[in-house]
Amino acid sequence: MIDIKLVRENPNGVRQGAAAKNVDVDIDAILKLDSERRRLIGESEKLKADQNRASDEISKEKDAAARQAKIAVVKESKEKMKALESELQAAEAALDKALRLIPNLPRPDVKIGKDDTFNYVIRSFKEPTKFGFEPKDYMTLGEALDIIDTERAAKVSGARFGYLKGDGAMLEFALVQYALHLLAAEGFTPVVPPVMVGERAMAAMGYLDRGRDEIYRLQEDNLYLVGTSEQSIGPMHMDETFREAELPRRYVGFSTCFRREAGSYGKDTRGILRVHQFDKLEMFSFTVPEKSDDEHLKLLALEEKLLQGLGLPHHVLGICSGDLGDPAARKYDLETWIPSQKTYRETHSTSTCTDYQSRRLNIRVRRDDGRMEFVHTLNGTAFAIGRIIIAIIENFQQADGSIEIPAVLAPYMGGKTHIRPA
RNA sequence: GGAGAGGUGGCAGAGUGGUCGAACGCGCCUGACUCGAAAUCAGGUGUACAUGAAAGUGUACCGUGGGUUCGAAUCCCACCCUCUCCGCCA
Repeated sequence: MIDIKLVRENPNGVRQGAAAKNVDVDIDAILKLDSERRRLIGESEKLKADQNRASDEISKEKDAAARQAKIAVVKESKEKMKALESELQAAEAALDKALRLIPNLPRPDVKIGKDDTFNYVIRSFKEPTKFGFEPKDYMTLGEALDIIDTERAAKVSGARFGYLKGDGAMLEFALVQYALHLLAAEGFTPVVPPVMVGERAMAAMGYLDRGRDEIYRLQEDNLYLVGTSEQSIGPMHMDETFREAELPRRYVGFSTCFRREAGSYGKDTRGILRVHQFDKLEMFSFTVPEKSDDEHLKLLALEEKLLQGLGLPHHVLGICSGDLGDPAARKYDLETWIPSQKTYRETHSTSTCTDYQSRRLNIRVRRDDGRMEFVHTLNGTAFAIGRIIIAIIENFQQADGSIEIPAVLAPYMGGKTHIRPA
């Protein structure tokens, strides 16, 4: 959520920021709601102050008749109070609702653009993989090697599920080990978080206002399944205040992620590129406001380092304003080369959400000089494991149908250099 | 799932209808003493919102939400969470 004070002080800036993200907001209506709300606060607080004063006098009044008379007066003003309070409540609800629809504003350096066609390549790593033979797609290879099985998954769970088996499963945990060791050395605390979270957590992270359809909900228990561990790690410090020295706080979460993929019918239907359930390692940082831009570059650099360690060709994409989600103020994607599709596909994404999430999560920092501020939150993919396995299988396939295992993973694969048919 | 106990400021802990935003202690901050530190002494020390140029003033907050009352941390109801015991269980 955005700060109402910002809307008051810089209505044009907010209007322009929202427009850059293709979101129409009626700033004038919001300002009107705000001044109405403040008028009602003033009125009801003044009335309440009068009542408090009167009650005080009643307690000191010795004369019974005078006492009863005073009580009668207060009783009457309480009726007025009731009306005022329900008016105020309605005004606050209306303002809150309108405010929640304002997206986070893009940072000044974000390229203005209408949609994803305005995203731009910042830099590339390696050329697209070349083969001295006709390369196969990962499903053909995965099935031949018996490490991916979507047919049986369909029997058991339906479309968009998969089994990872044998060295496929081993590859997952090798990737986890590799990333966890690398990131622990960079100051990230590994976390295995809950994958079911409550309503307040999910709402505060900004996932219920828009894109609600993507989320699995357990109706019986009023819990939500996370679509990324960001939704579980962000709220970890809900209603807490950091000391300045405790920041930055960095976590790397490992969790299963659940996505309904509503509205993506027909997209990537085959295989495990787009599934309802996958495992992911996610970086998450809490920082003081003025350091969040540096932290964002750090998360991006770490994503590149992780991917370059595997030797996978990829490029870095700057995301334009119109392609940013509500909470993001800036975003970079990493897209990794997928030979069978002859294109780069998104494997990583890192965003800074500035204070958009922390305001609703109520996560603050007490600065050394005593000031209280909302922290900034940032997130970035370490590995979306399914997609990285796809990239490894396709880019490192050999003429004989075996897969070369990246050297950095070998120690976690029992020293194995290749995945071969059993 | 059954039975019981409990949730108060950074911590610990008192408070059972008005003088309570909340005692005492610890911690923390400032000052005095000291070459410096410790100890000691004095003073200070929550957050949010509204208003104001500011000083300040007002309102709210004792797990959450509702209720009773002129007045609620205190009484009533519902819910949430924690702890102990029993049952079930990886």
